[in-house]
Amino acid sequence: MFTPAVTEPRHVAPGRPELPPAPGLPDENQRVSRHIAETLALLQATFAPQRRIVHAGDLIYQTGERFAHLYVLNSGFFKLVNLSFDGREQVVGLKFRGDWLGFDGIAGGAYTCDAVAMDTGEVWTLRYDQVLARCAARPELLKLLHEAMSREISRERDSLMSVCTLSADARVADFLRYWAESLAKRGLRTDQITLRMTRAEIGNYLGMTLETVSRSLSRLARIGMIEFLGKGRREIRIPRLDALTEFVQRSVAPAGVTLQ
Amino acid sequence: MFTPAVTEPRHVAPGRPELPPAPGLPDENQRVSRHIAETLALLQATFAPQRRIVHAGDLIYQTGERFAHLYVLNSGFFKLVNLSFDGREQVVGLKFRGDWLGFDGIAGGAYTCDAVAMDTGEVWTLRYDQVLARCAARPELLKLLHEAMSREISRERDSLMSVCTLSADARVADFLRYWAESLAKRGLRTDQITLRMTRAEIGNYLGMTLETVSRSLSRLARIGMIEFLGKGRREIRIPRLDALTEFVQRSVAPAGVTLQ
DNA sequence: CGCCACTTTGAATTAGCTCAAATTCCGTGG
DNA sequence: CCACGGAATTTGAGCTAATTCAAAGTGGCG
Repeated sequence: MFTPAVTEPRHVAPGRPELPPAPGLPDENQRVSRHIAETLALLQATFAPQRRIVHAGDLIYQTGERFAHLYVLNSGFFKLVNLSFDGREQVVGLKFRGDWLGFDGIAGGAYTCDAVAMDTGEVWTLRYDQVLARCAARPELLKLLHEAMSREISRERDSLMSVCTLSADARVADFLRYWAESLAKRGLRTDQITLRMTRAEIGNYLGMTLETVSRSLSRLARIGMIEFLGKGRREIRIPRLDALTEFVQRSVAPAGVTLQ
Repeated sequence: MFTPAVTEPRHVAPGRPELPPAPGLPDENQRVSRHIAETLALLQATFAPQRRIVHAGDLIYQTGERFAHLYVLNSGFFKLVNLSFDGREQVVGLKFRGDWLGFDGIAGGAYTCDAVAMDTGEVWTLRYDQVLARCAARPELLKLLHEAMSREISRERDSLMSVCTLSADARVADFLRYWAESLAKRGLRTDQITLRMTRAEIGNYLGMTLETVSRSLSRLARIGMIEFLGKGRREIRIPRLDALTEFVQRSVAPAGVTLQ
């Protein structure tokens, strides 16, 4: 399915800069974790934001609702669901502690997706006009805001790439890797993770059916990439996170292709 | 392939707000066109930015390059190509006059994709630190910036939804609709458009092979949704833009499903 | 004019979908 | 405490949309 994007010879071969270090390294995770904690502390100090406890299924905001607030997640797990006006629903993003919600509403004055809690959590509400006002005086706050938006843009591109270039098994593996990595960056244990989503939700997010998700998970378990814990097959152990990454990469370069 | 994102009953049925008016209306297009012109004028006046003429294949920036600039497109057609470090390439965005480039670099201090010109065009270069500095004094400039980032986020979600929920034919139709609409919003003619991309590039962007793109285009032509002009089947006439939209929606609700 | 990249189309293959059935799990109420 | 019912999951079998592989056609450009 993978079609090279650029057919003419790349004219950049000589000058391509070194890529930044791959994410997922322990110290990188620590850095992110600290960064999130500092961000939340700063927001807390600057805004003393309204805190709201949400439960699974609660809506933070919904499509078409007038935009006025940004939200920052202090805890919990959230999904963003796009609705097209012909009735399609699409999970377009997953959000965790430290993430911002609501950027999609800025441009059009109304939110363009539903933000739904997938578990109990705490959401901080910030008035956008207030955020802007405080940003004027505090460049470090504006920096935070822009970084969050920038990260969201990059992350969504990665999602698109995953959906467009990976097989079903690799997509599921990549999803698990992403989920575990997101936990790791927030200082949570990753050897034993609880999927907060049904197979149907995962399938929707990854562009495949729930049966395919189930089969892929079974296959990943069979080859030892994951183990099911507990009884309801929502608890998963990932013995070696880097093995998942390797699995994704192997599935991209099928034959005995050795690079370099 | 479409899996509902939310399986439990939505608890939002009563209060769901009206969706904003569908895009693509003539006056909406005019509004956007004017907005783009004003934006460019403002940037011109504020920054007197360095202008650079680019040609097909030129790189504006590339993955891993240190972030320092944002770019605004005055003319031309551009693609954003994500590179994964296992060698996959993915077209993750298309950019036109008035669009900004480079947001992806803010978070990590380095760009995370390649920005490539697909045709001759003019790019304005803005130093990010300068943008921030001027934003402090001019709220309207900051508003522009945030709206551009927000639009990019929403647009990418739409891409993901398209790839995840539509058949190959519908995806190609939706791509043509998006392209034509983007031209319309910039005051360009849309009855007769020139695809700046090869079938391979389109296929990469849409998550399908070049052969499938070719077949889909042939089918769309056979049923009269498009016509090929010229000889080298890059020139396309779209007799009725709204027919394309209908085609996409029909393909989503296959049987004689009448809503309401 | 001839090469090379792009495109189209066909034929065979396959990954993932659809449909179906069995199983497990969990909350609820008796 | 246990029985029950609905939701989620798994697995199988057959099917289909899209892929892969192949070949031929076309056009632009040096």
